[in-house]
Amino acid sequence: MSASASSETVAARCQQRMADCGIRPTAQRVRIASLLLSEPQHLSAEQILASLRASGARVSKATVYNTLNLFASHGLIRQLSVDGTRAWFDSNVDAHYHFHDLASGALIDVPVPDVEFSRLPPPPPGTEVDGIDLVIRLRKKAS
Amino acid sequence: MSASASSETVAARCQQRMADCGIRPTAQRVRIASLLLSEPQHLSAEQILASLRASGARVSKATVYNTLNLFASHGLIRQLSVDGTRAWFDSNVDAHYHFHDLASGALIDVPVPDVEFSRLPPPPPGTEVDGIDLVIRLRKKAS
DNA sequence: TTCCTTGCAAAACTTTTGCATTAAA
DNA sequence: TTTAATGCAAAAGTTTTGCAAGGAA
Repeated sequence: MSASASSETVAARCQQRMADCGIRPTAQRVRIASLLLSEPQHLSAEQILASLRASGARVSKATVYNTLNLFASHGLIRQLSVDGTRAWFDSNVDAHYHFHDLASGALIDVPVPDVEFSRLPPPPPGTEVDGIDLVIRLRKKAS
Repeated sequence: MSASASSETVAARCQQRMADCGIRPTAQRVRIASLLLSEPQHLSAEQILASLRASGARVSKATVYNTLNLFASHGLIRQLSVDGTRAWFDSNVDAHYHFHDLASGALIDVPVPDVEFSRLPPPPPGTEVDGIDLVIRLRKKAS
């Protein structure tokens, strides 16, 4: 029940997931994974770097970017392009969609069953659908 | 039927649309608008700058960016965040969606009637839907 | 004249890369 | 020991900004 026991569990799970992907579980990678994969969330590279350093970790910016790209290429995390200013890294790699609150910039997961398509266009000849990115932009209610 | 008559028509339409928005139609703005609004397309700032300079126009990079941001803020064009590496400016401001060909990077418009949602999640309390960004990623067909 | 726009260069920001050092197997 | 990962700094790419010069009303 203690925080350390809980984070040890998180770290252990992360190491297992890395091992399954053939990713060597170095100290920095485990810390980055433990931070990002502990719960469903969306973080930027800069947020991850700041958070790790605030908690006393010795990590470089290059390693954060290298690691996030490595994780994304192995399907451990998902990179999102929502606002164009920076990349967001999503710990939830299961298919899902997003609300994007324009006022706060917050991203909120939308589960697949909450969206249903009754019609979709056929992909152009020679191509097939790789995935669907759906972002529902939100503004403050006027009324 | 000549190219010059046609481009004069495009320029005139662009000036009219700018006037409707209260945007002063300077020479650079008309050229940028004529290039982008002549047909439905998706261009980057760099492509627009290169194209204008190739056709002999004297325009600076700052003016291209300033103008595109101005147009977007007045609803004359739409800014897209598809791949995170750069912004794409869409001459089509009517509601529509996109195919994104991962192999070529091409963006293809998908008309609204080609997509039908039979279920959508209710927006969180205090918010309302501002718009829906839908990108259907395409890969080369395996079979 | 007065205000707005432009161009240029520099700055700001995010992300990538080269290379020497360090850590892991 | 051998290979791969890290840190640092510099570079690269996109976009913004400060400011002097130019143009429109």
